[in-house]
Amino acid sequence: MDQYRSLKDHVYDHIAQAIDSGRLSGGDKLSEQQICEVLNVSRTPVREALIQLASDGYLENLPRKGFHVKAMNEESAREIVEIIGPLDGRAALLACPRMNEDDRAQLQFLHESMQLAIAKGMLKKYDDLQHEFHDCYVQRCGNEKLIGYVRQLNRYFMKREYAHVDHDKQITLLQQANDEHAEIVRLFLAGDATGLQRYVRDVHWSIDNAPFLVW
Amino acid sequence: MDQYRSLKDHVYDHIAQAIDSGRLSGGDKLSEQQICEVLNVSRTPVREALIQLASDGYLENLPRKGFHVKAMNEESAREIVEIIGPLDGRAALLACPRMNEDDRAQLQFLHESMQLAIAKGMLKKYDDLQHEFHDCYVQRCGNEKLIGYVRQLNRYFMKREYAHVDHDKQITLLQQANDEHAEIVRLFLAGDATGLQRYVRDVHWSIDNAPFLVW
DNA sequence: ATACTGTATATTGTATACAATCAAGAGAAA
DNA sequence: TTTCTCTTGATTGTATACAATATACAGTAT
Repeated sequence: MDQYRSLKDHVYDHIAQAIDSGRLSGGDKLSEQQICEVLNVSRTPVREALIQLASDGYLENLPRKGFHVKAMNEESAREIVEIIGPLDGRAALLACPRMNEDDRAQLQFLHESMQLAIAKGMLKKYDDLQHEFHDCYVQRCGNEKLIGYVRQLNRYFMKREYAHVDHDKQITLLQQANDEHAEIVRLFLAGDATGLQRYVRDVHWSIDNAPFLVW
Repeated sequence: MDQYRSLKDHVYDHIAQAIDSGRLSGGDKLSEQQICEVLNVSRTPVREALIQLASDGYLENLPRKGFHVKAMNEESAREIVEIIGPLDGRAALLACPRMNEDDRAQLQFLHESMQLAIAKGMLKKYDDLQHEFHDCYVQRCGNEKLIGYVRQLNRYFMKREYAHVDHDKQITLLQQANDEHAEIVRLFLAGDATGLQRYVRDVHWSIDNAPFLVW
């Protein structure tokens, strides 16, 4: 019944979306005043939103120098890859016994859609589908905190650049990734929760062999 | 060089410490005005600190009803246990090749100190040492984001209650836990990073058999 | 031209003021 | 007594005002 959303929350959503959509990119400085003018609010809710965004990993706050969009670099990419495997694997383990028939059908559909996207060379489309694929089981893991962690870590993969990488090489990598998705689907259908956890954690998100990490 | 700390940061530390030390406990409401009076600052930095504390998992914010200390309950305890194993295990894996002789000696010392604490029935002391033990390798994992996650999750274990649980039973559980610590030390000394990860994740933080979870 | 210095402007951090909502209690009706 | 409504005070959410610091730039010296 309480549909109330504060101005702070509106500002938060506005900035978060601007970052997720790529309209703001790493290193960009956020002008408090400019946000005030665009959204027609005072600095108080704007600053409160910025502080929360910084705490949530969207921004970094240099004292007396303002807020900047957190930049993706070699190191933070490594940190994320080192963490996401265990978490995504655990999410799969927990989700496995909680999936219903529709969920499994959705997984299969997304896998085949990704195959189609690869065949057509639609890289961006593939990425979107991949996120849906992972979200599909993460959302079913029954652990809100885990969902939040995985979501936060995955944000970084939504802003990948393709331009500087050879197209054919990309296709090969995506095909390999989608072959792994096939195995993940198989394990979900078989209901093999522990095998699933191990595969997602140690193979799909392998630290050593991380085809996803092409920046 | 830039030692500047804003009032917001001071307020943050003050409240965080009050919660960590147990002076504030789950469900307690925080009065903005009272904090202002105690710390002699205006509401602006206080509110900014509260928002950040909420974003960091210390507090929850009911719209128009203020900030409350997040209460530990059955569900959030389960959520934490489901997450901490994979993360602590990964931290151990990453830390293993980065440990030096002093670190390993420190681990052994802490393990033996815990054994002493058990023998003397010093439960609180044991808990403190246990945190030092885990911190000892987590701090060496070389992944700031992971360190932050594990630290946040571990906070919840610092506020355990012992009163309502049989003392002998407690001792038995702690002895079992410390036997596991012995194995962890052994694996660190052997430099078996992958075995370490598996043991910490699947045995020490086992979901099914979680002796730590006595609230 | 380059480096330095001082001043003007812009931005951040904090305090205060105002508006909207909530909580508690007094008094009236059942 | 219980329940309802109304009012009053307290609390939260937002706007504005002020203070401290940082940035940009003009002018000067080297």
